[in-house]
Amino acid sequence: MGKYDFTEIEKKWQAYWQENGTFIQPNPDDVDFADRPKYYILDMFPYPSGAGLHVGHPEGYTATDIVARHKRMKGFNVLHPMGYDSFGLPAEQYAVEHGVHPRETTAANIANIERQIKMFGFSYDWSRRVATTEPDYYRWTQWIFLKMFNSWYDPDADAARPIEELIDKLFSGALAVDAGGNVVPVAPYDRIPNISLEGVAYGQVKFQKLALDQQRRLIDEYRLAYMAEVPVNWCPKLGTVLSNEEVTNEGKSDRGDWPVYRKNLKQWMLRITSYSDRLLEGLDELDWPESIKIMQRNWIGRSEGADVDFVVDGSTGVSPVPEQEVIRVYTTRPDTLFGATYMVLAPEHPLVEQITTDEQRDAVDGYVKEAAHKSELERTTETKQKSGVFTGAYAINPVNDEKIPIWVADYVMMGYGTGAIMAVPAHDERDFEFAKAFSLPMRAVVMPDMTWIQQKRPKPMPKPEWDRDPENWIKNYISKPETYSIAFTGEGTAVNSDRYDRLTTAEFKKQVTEWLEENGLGRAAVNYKLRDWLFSRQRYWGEPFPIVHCEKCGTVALDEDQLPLELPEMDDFTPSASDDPDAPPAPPLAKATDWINTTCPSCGSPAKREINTMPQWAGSCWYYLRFLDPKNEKIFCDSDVEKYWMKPPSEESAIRNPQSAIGGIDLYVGGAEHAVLHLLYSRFWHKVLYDLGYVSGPEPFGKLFNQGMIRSYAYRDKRGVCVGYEDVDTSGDKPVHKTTGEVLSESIEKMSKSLKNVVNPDEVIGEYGADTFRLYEMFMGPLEASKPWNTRDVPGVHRFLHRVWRMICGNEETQSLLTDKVGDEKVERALHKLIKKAGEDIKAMKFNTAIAAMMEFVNVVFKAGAISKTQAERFVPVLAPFAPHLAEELWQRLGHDKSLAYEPWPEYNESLLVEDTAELAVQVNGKMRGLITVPADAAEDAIIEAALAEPKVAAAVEGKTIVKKIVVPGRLMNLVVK
RNA sequence: GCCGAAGUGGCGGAAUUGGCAGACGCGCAGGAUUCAAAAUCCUGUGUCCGUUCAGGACGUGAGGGUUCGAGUCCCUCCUUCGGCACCA
Repeated sequence: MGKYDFTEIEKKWQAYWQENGTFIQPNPDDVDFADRPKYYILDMFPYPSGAGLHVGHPEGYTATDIVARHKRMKGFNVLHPMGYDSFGLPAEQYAVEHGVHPRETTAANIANIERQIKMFGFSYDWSRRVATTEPDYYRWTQWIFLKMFNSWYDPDADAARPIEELIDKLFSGALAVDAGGNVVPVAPYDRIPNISLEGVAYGQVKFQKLALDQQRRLIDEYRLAYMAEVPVNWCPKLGTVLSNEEVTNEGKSDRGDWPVYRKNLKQWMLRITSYSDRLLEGLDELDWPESIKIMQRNWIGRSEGADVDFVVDGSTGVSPVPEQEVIRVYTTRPDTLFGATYMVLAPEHPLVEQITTDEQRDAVDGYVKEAAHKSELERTTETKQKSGVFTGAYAINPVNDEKIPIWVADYVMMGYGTGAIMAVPAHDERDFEFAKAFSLPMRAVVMPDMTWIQQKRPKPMPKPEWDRDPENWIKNYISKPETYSIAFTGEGTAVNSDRYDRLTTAEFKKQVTEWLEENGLGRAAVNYKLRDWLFSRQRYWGEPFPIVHCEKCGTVALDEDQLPLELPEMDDFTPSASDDPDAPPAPPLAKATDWINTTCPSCGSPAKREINTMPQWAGSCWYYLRFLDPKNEKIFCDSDVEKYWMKPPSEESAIRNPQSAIGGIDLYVGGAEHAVLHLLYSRFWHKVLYDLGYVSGPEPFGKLFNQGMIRSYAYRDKRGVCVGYEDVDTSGDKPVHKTTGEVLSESIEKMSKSLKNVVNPDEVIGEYGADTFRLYEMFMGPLEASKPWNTRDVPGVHRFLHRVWRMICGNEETQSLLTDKVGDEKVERALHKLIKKAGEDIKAMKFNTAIAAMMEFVNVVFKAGAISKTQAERFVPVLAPFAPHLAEELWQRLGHDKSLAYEPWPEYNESLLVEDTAELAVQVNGKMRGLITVPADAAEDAIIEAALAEPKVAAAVEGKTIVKKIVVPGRLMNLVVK
């Protein structure tokens, strides 16, 4: 019958699937669509890098392929697509260095990576393939951007609405504009103190009274996509802004090691912060790993507290420009207001300039300038030593009218809260350190519990004889918290707080917040760590913004019918480099003069195109929607098609199928490296589309699964130099260098070129075949766990596939075990057990134990020496999701002329799984003393009798009284004796 | 520092609700087949004590606890990995 020729078999069936379109899944509006339950299963699509696939990619892809194939056999319409996230810096960098257009590099990389993916025989519907760099695709990325540009976040509706609604409301007078100097409508989420002090009722201006360009600017500030001057990591030498991830700890660029500066630049922003609460609350409904949810919650970083206004001393507090007179701070601990002994402004705070006294001006200016040249990372890395400068100005603490000094220090960030804090050194670690460094006073206002005092109190106390009486500990803490080595940051009862003394922290917070509100000095406030999304890059290889800047009309959107706005043809992709940190940014697109100069879609006068491009995340924010309807030229995705694949189930069907109550993608698999950014950005875009009525559910990914990282062994010699596998001999006790014989150190590390521990899937497939590769990666361990690749283990699963082959087909030396006779009963029983176990394990994504179960079954067959045809015909479909090529071949050799991809998953009979006898472990005082075999339905007395008949059990019980008998049916029994 | 995950043979890893620790595979040892090797097949394989057959003790990162019974639950600690990091 021939041997298991995996190379031939895999080639044959991959060609078959392709020719027959086996895995093409029709949409509801297609003629050959069959109405069945749906299952949308998605992989995080890859970036087509020049290095191709590494072994981590096929891990997730194999897992989803197993589930997809299983679901097809269970009668689902399965949507299982694949595509490419192909915009990005490496292709552009390559273009700069080699003069090859990024489009060509990308096309070549896609071709290579697709060849690799296809080697594995995944059951993707390739007719739905997309790449984010195709104009047909990014046309719709631009289209969604325009939707954001043309929307605002309506706090009343708590949803994104068309910008026309805001304009209507302004013109109708439902909303107005305050006279703070800025164009700010009456909206709850501003930080400008428009009700800050009594007697300052700023008159509101009717929108119509504003000048035309003021009206326009006001509207622009409320769009979901807006331009703002924000601090960025600016690298003049690279000519681009960098994300924090692209900046090293030394404040240099990751690429090229050039200096990076903090700089305010006008950039595109997306108003993701408006969705903070919804992004947070939505998490509760999702079937995601709890750890990922926690990471997103931390990233959003919601905290509750109060905004409190401090008046700058010497100012009246009444002014037409109030923010110059009042410092608003955010605190989560308004209960510590009486402990505020100084204030701190961030160096970038607009008030610094205003309040600094002449004596302090030089020092403050110098400090602010220095801080500007530090990167965010630098500032946060230097945690050891606090720095700061006194402004010379004072503020009045609203609760006790105390005059406290105002400092500038870079431990306060402009980006969080209000960029200003009240410092309570006794109860905040950072303030404590700062106060110690600059000898600022402290006041204890929260009384810690006695355990804390006992453990942390200074030893010896200022007067050693005090230490005898704990009363003195308390007195000492209340009067001298600075004698402690750390701050007490927990909750407790109030002291030194006037009328609030003895209140608990929680009660104090409540009461003081109410008091602040009544007196117009502050109010309850919520804060988030989440920032609006910096959405522009100074690069070529990204989606161009469909935006034109017109001198008359300002920022103007292209009409939808002008999309896609394609990238201009260029030869030189180098951004203008400079050594001068103040040189203005000049992105590559600045050189495409023909392309830049255009006419304004609104007024027709000459205008210029936006020359920034979108960041790499843009295309991946919505690709799962394009897969639904990839060829649609009218809309990004037909609404009926979207409903079929994504709509949350009705309540009734949610009960039947609780796994996807929230709707969206039924299973999304990928690495945990996207735990926050990609998954948060996508959820944000999806919610915008949901608000605007383009998608039917609030969340894109109903169920998420994170695969663990595959790492591998790395070898280093004594000097710490990495040694590649071809030079390592691992056959002995310790790994040694093949040529020098030197003993090498072994560690498990992330695969990387520099560690010389990268495993190439092409080689493994060449030697053992795709089915073996798939099986090995699934057999390594739990999908979610990180685990080391060990090529030495691969032959194990390969051997198993050979055994399966011999079992059904035999080979030159051995007969097949296939028989015409009625199947062996033990084999039959084992088969039913396998069908049950494999089905359950696939559902639970426990593929390693499913494979172990198949191995056990095959071992049973070999022991029995025979398998009937009907048994083989039920085993092969179980194998099929895991090793589809081999399974198809065996299926054909069993006499079938069609692919088994849509054969029903075999049934099992529960009654066959129940044994009539049970083997029970017998314990005496919890120690194993023997095994007995009893009828499955044996009574307790009979079991105990049988147990006592066991010599070893009898010996252990000998001469003692049985005080307790425990029988766990089908498992064990325990005799407690004395 | 904070948050999260995880520590089980020589290795990767199994182990419903607490119920026979080490399934399955690798490696290793012995044997069969072979002129020989590869491949394949069979047997054994947690550690220690015990002369064989027995048999016994110990054993899931460390220490304590709950329980008839703990890899699994609780407390304290250690180590590794992942994320965040002056977030007021």
